[in-house]
Amino acid sequence: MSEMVSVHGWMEEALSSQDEMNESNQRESAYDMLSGMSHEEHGSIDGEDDEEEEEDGEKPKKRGPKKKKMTKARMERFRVRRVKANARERSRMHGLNDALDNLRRVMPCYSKTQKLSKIETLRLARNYIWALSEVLDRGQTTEGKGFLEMLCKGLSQPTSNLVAGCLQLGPQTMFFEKHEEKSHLCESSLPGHTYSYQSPGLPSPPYGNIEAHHLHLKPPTFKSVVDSSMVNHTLNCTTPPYEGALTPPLSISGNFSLKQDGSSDMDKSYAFRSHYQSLGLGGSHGHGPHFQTAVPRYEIPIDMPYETYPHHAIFSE
DNA sequence: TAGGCCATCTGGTCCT
DNA sequence: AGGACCAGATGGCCTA
Repeated sequence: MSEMVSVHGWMEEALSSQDEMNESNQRESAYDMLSGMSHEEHGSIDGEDDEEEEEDGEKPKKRGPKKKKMTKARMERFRVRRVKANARERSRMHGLNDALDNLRRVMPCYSKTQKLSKIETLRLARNYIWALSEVLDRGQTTEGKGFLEMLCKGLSQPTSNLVAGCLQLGPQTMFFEKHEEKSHLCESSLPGHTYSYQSPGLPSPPYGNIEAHHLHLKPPTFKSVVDSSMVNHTLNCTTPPYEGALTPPLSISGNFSLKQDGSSDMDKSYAFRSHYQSLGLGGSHGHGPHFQTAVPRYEIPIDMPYETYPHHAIFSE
């Protein structure tokens, strides 16, 4: 990073000196930019035209708009503009990454040491919304493989294992159809459990397995709002909870709100269910308020290839 | 060493 | 003119 920042003086260096060629790569970009200029522009630079004046009496040899000569002053302005644009772009991307980080923190699993990639974060987020919508609309349980399969739809194998591990479903619910090829099964290592889940989707990036103590389980993330001590006691989560502003994880029709009084139903047997209920979202079995989403429902066959998802139809309408 | 992921630079396009 | 946004290019880092 610092090296890249130091490159911000690329043009200055490119224009003033040509030593320190160990940074030739970044430096090249400056020269590339110069090389991208018109011949006229290069010509004026080589000519050491110090004047702001853009007309020196030469007759244009071609038709069309005449290109301004690249005087030193123009070069300087160009450089300043480019440096500022780079800084803005960096800042913009940092903001984007911050937002992505916030998204990671409200995902069903969160690990500071085993961050989901950008693309996996977005996929999981989409699946998460989808799965929660199913819970609300159809009373589908958050327990069991159905919910997990929705979450893991199209995710890479390691990410699927990460999610499966985070859900802490018992092995009896985690071993899916026996006909699934063992060769495609991958294991995540949580103490006391070995989870295996075959993701139906994409190739597996080299994430590797994860340690349970590296995980920040999603349910504690929200429990921590109410009772963090219980979280540490019951789930032994060592990763500090998300301290930023909590965004209601689901607001499909805009009529959901986070409970303000901190009341909770922490005696529920399943963290996810209590998560919903503590948010006033109702449980998975029809308890609590019933919400009617304004989102049109689209069936997505569980075996539908990820690539063929009706992406625009699912959540964007 | 190849592949995945990422940060950054860059130029183009659109908008104000 | 300048900023926001975008996509392509590039190089670094990491892991299998």
